[in-house]
Amino acid sequence: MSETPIKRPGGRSARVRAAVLDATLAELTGRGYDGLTVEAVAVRSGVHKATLYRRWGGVDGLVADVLSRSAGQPWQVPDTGSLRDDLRAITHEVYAGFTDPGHGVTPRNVILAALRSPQGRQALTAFFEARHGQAAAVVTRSVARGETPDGTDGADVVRTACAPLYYRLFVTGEPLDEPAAHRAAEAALAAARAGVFVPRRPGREDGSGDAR
Amino acid sequence: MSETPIKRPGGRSARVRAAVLDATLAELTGRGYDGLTVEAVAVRSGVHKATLYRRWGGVDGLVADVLSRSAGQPWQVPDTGSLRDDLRAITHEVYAGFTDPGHGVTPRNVILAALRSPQGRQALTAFFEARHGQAAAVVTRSVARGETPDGTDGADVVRTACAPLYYRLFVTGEPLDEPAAHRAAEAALAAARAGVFVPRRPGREDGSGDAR
DNA sequence: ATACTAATGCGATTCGCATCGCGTTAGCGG
DNA sequence: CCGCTAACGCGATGCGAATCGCATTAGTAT
Repeated sequence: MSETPIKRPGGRSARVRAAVLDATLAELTGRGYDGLTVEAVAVRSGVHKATLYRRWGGVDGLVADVLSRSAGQPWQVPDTGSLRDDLRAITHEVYAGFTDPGHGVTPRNVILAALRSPQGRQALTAFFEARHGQAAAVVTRSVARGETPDGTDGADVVRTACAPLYYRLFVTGEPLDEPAAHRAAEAALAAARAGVFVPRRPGREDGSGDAR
Repeated sequence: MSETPIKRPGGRSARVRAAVLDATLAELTGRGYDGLTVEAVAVRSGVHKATLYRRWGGVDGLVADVLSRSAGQPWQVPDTGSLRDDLRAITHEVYAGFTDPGHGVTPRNVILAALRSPQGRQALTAFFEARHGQAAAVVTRSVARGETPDGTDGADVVRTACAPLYYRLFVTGEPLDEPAAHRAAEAALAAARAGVFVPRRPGREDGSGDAR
């Protein structure tokens, strides 16, 4: 979609792309998301400026393509045997990915850069759609085990678990720590058990009754 | 903080600020968050370009100050008598604020513009801190009514209710509709009832037990 | 009222990113 | 092995944002 159809994928174009995207990531790591410049990427990658503008259109396209490449690489969905631990593993992974010094500030800067343009946000949408789709499996398995109400929307459970983390990280700017990540997983779990994510079911749709 | 200390608030500076911030909002409404330009704001507001650079430093400062002004204006926290309806009112208000044609795309563009710079995000943090602090009152009242476990962290309940909306709107780019907003409120409610937001309490911290 | 000075108005200049036309290289088909 | 052309390299140019020094206006104090 954001990918220009390459008619000669034979070696060079692929090499150029890899070099450029790696350089983009490196720049994003070093100078941050607002210091990202086409010229800097050109210098670092050894690819000429004009080529970058031709193939990617500008900084936005570079960031979007970085995300596309990330979305392509598959991802290991946790499978611990219980929904609670699966959700905790997911939120912990998100937490670690954005706070561990190992990864550095790179993932954060990639997202921040993507948020700056419609093109980047479109790539973000695709990225999260892929992730949510895969992660929903933890709910599917939980339903199969009888842990969770039938018909629970798996993607929605995952969304609810992850949303507070991204909300803190990218919207409110509040600090994100491990307890907060755990609480988010617990909240999604409690809501899933209560049947909040079962569509159409009148269920506990109403009533001020005690759910505890 | 982002506010240059004005030593002569007597009329003119205030008028200039109002005109500039209004013009910024108008530009944000019209050309969108990435078309926002200091020059355009200068022309529209009738204030000279150099003044804008001097007092606000650039586009980032303008957006930040718009948010500061918004954060200043107080806000009516719902008080329906039940936590469920209060939370629903809050999420519905967020939903409506970003999707109603009445408000237009302005609020969305303000947030998007603020996300683009550290300065803007700092203003966002302050904005949400104020909002969350006020909104936490709905939980305080609910605890007083005995509806919700003692010691529940009100701000965290509100965060959990709002997070999925902002997550969809600004991170994943998924569509936001009324059912989704209601589900977010229900999820936060279920989690609050389950005692997820009570710190320190061992409570239901463990166990695969039934919470329904 | 009248100095005083903070705040703004004004235009020129600088600076850096984006874009263009043309020459060169390298992957592809025969 | 040899043409063919897509893809890239290269430098020049255009364009708009950001910044500067100085002139002018308008609050403020006395």
